[in-house]
Amino acid sequence: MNNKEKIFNISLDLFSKHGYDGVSMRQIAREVGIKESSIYNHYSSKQEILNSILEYYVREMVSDEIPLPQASRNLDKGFDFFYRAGCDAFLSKLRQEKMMKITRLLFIESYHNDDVKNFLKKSIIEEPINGWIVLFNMMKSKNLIRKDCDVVQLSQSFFYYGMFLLYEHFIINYPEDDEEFLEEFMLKTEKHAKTIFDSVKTED
Amino acid sequence: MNNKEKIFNISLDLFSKHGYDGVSMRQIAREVGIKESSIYNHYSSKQEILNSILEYYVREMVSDEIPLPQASRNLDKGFDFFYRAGCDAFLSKLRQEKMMKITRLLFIESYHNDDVKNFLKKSIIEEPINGWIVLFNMMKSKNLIRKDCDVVQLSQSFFYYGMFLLYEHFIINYPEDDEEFLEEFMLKTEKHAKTIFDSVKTED
DNA sequence: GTCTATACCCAGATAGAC
DNA sequence: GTCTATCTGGGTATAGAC
Repeated sequence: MNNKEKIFNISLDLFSKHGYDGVSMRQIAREVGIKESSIYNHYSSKQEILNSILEYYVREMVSDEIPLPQASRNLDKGFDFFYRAGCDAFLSKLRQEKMMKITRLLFIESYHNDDVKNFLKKSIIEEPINGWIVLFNMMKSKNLIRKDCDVVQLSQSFFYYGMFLLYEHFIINYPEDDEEFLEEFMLKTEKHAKTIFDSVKTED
Repeated sequence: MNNKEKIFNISLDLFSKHGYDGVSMRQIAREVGIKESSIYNHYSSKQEILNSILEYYVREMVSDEIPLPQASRNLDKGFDFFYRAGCDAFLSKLRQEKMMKITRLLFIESYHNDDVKNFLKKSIIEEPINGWIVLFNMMKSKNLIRKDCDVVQLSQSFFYYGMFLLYEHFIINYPEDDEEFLEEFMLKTEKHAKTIFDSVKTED
């Protein structure tokens, strides 16, 4: 691992622990084992280190989406199968150590960094919500859920629960075991999804 | 308004906008219209200003709970009435400008201030969740919901949705109109509550 | 209770030798 | 690419005059 990578990894580690403002260039330099001034050969500023971290997250997240036709086929195999497949795809991204650290960083920095805030808003909230709206509409057309139910509210009701579990883990319960959380996350959101699904499913 | 109150209010205003670390004693002094050193006649440190803000929040929040017998009577008048009464009690506390500002501050500071974190965990999450568990059990004994449903999961499924709405408003969508949000909050959580309720209610 | 003055520390960043 | 040395500016807090 060269020094640029070291700076990246150590910065990420410290930022995710203490927040961006809570970490100094001196601290980063000390842990990397070089002088502060040497950092500036690799990154032009502290902000640029953060930017490169966010870019990394975006790059990793765009991959691995489940395509819609696949989702449709999964749905035909039953709700349980469908849900687990979707959840697995999501968790496989999140499960990587760097991604967990960056996710915490997103929650920490979103209140005063507009780039982070907008990223969280669009890519972590709005886009998935829209994805779920599509999926609930699909369930409607397959006659799995009632025609009169509100898919937008349903998507939010489902999705926001999971979002707060993430916030709770990454902020309120930090630092607790990540792996254990991910197990629990899967179980809890599945139960929650069933609760939501039960309230609108058609009689069979 | 004396200078001590001015320091309190201006600190709260700035902290809730920029976070604790994002505000300096110089800034506070400037806005109050005195010198930094004069602040120390009223508060022994910056941290003590924050503490006094948190104490204020706790003092305001302990009042105004709906007592259990009242909740039980409300429930007999139908789910809608019951839910609105509870929601009104909660929103009447939150509606005050200072309380809104402190709520944002709680979300901002919880990641690196253990006092804030523990307060959020116990008083804002655990205690309300336990309250809802009691209420769902009450619904069970009144035969409004099925005997076999999981009241703990139900309470979480209901409550965490609202919590994320708060996070979304105070952090992600900040600064947007508070009054408008509170209206929307009431409508959305009511719809959500009905979704949850519908999935477990007894046939009538 | 407020002021001026200042102590002291730590931040991000740059210049220039090697 | 890394170093030493340094600049500049900001932070919290205190001493002592009025």
